[in-house]
Amino acid sequence: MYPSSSDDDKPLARNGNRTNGTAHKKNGIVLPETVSDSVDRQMDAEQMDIDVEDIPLASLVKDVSPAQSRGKRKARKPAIKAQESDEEVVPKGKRQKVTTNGKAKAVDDSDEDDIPLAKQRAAAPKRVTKTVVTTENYSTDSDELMVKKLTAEKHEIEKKAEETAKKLRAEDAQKKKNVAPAAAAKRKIMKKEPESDSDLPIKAKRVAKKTNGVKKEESDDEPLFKKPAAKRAAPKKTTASVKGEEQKPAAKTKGGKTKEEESPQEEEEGEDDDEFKWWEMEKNDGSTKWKTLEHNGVVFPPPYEPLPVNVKLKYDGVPVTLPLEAEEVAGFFGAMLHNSPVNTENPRFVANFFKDFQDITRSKGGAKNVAGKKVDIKTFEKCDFEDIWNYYEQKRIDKKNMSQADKKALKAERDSLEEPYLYCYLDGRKEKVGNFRIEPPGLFRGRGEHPKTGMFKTRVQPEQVTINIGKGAKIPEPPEGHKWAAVVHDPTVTWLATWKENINGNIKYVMLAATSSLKGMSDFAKFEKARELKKHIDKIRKDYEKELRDRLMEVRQRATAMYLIDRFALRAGNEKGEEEADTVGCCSLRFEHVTLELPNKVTFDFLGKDSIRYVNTVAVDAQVFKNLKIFKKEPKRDGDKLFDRLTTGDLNKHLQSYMPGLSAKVFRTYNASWTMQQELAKLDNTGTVAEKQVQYNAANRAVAILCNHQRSVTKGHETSMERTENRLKGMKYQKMRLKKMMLALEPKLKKNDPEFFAADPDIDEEWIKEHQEWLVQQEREKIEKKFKKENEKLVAEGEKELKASMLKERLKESDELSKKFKQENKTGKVEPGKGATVEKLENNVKKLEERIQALEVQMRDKEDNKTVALGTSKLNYIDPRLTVMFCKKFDVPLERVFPKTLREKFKWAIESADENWEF
DNA sequence: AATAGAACTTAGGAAAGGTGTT
DNA sequence: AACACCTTTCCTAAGTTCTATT
Repeated sequence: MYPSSSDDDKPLARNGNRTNGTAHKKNGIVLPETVSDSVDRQMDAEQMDIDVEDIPLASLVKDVSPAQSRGKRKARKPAIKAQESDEEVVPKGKRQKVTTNGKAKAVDDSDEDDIPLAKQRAAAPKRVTKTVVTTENYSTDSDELMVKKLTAEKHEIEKKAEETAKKLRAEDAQKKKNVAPAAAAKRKIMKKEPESDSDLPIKAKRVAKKTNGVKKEESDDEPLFKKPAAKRAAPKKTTASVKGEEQKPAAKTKGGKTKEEESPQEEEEGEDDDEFKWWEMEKNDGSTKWKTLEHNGVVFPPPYEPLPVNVKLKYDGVPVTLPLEAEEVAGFFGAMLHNSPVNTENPRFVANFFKDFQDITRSKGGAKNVAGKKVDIKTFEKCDFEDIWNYYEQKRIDKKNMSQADKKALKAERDSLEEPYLYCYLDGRKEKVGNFRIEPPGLFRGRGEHPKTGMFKTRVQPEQVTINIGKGAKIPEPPEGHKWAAVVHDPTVTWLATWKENINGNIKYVMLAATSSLKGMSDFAKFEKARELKKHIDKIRKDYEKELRDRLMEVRQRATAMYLIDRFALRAGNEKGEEEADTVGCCSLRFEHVTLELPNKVTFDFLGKDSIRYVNTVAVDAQVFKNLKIFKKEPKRDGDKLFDRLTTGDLNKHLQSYMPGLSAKVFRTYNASWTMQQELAKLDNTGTVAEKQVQYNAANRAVAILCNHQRSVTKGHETSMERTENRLKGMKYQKMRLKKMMLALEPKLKKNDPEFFAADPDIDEEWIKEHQEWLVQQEREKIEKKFKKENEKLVAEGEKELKASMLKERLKESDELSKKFKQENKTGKVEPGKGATVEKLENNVKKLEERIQALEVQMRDKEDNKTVALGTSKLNYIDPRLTVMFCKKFDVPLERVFPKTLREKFKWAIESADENWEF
């Protein structure tokens, strides 16, 4: 935007983009170009050679302590150091900031930062992986319960249903075929693609691009498509295609026609008719993503619905009327008031919201009281959103309480409205569109300490939306009275529509769904690339081991970063701007994020993507330890970059030299899938399906931990845990009673095996008493309920109710129980039931024992899993063919581990991997 | 060479949906 | 039939990477 040399603090970028004077170099202290021998030796001296063997990939040593007492995370970006004295140094606390409207103002950011930071520290420890050295795997999983519940019987039913459905579909398809053989024909054509237009896309691109990002619809200079495409009749379907599936626009039949050869034998049956098995075809070179593209555009959110006149914001106790635009913004805040404390209680969120709210209120005419007099809204503290909150909360409740039928009707209405947008036709194939809904306005929910969190995310107008569509295809109608920003025909990209969001200026896209062939292909390519890395990894590792000792600082830093990325699955770590949350990855690690402890322990503690904290203590290679020490040496301090001579670009460029397409993120995919394979390889085909599923999840968890995929503890976790704990104790209590019964029958048993009859330390007397009372109470309730039911029945049959005295009589039974317990407590003996034998009792004890153990494992598992998110790795990192392999090899139904959407997304994997597949 | 832009993948939380229980 | 609890899907923010521009 501006010359990189003299961009000190003054340039006030015309575009209103970030203008911070520090935008150029933020490395802070930069280490010398080479590592001198003396430095090397010095480090060696301080650190007598320790030889640490390779540590396992998914390092087992994990965080020891949160290390949160450490220095201020704040110092960040001391960027402008006194050293560069020729530069007009901006006083630290008073730097230029520019608001989105381009108005610059001095901001005292030391103040601004300090307050929230204190808070942050208090809030941060949320979800820290607390781990100790751990090598074991857990043998069970929280899913167990769920699993058990899915009885085999039910499964049968499910399966049958699915089969029938499939058959029906197939039949349906068959019919369709007969009616419209064109579809089938066209499908075949896809097989091979015109060779000769490989040069086309590039040209197309050039034409299409230019004019910074928004490509204008080319008039008729240079047709993008050489041939027929342009001529196709505009598809009629758009409005007509209410029952979507069937009608294929006539257009696409022509799409690739020209070739009439068919290979009839590849007609697949049994499968869904329209299956496009791209994974069985030759690879496309990827330079162009489609030849023809038809779709119906996007769905805009409904217009704002004003609040009822009696629902108002109160300012200083007085209800005020706001301009509609401002009311909407107030409504966003009010609606989340008690719902989303992470936001509404975050000072930064509040401040940003309030600023935008004030601005819009003022610019739209200001707030007025009932008398119509202007009210100046000055402070947030005087704003009372309760009424607004109540209004929206009530709405939510009402919605929830709607009758089943009404809910259904509502959904049907919505569905039919959206139906035209669900699918598009790409190269004539029907493909699912992903996010066709334009993002609604709201308050920006930036995560962590995002500087802009809480700002007003404005409504997107059609005038901001650019449509990408095949040339000749019918252009979707913009909403009445509006027009599109532009309509382009760019076959080199996959998006159907795009717009720019107002908060960060980020570009948003409407793209195809994960189940689409486009996404599937690139997903497939991603995993293939990771597998390709296998062939190079040895060399790469050998090289960086060597380069860890390189004299050139850049090389040494690069090697060290590669080590970290390879071993600990760190992200690349691009530079981030002043206006984004302060999070880091490998290359952007700073001084304060890494602490060293002799002989070779390294503790990472930083906020990564999504401001998720990464805490991990690991043992590293001696040379790595030494290097980190060098990178942290002397003038460096908090806020300085560790890898001051390395950028993600440098790193990726280097990686490219090993293998085309290799970049830092590939290591994450590679390591995740590799780890999964290793974990699965440990399993043998024993146990029930449920047990195997649990093992699978344990393997999955190992990967999730490697990747630091966390989740917040769910609301109910604590109570649910306590409840289970209680249940467990109850079982232990019953076990104890059983044992006492045994003794009652055969007192001398105790001598033979005193341990067996020893008291259980987990349940103390007090608890037992409480529990007994609870049991008695349960008994009472049961009796009462039964009584009530009987009465109801009697009344219904026109007979007389039972007397209350009858109930009393029955309740005596519970009194008996109470008495019995008391007796037991006193004597320490438990009367066995009739017919009990020592053997039977012992057997019961054993059974209970098993149940107890299962529950305990399950609990431990749940506890350990409470902060680990398995889904992310399953969805993005673990090659799905590993899962398919696992299921086939161990006879685990795939549905057990892949929910429907994953089965759809990974169809390519499901159909291409067998029980012997290897990553 | 640096930086901005563009396009796409990855991510956690919220909402929705399903299921067993009462 | 309402609930509580858990899983799945939706939403959109937040990364990475590659390309275009200055």
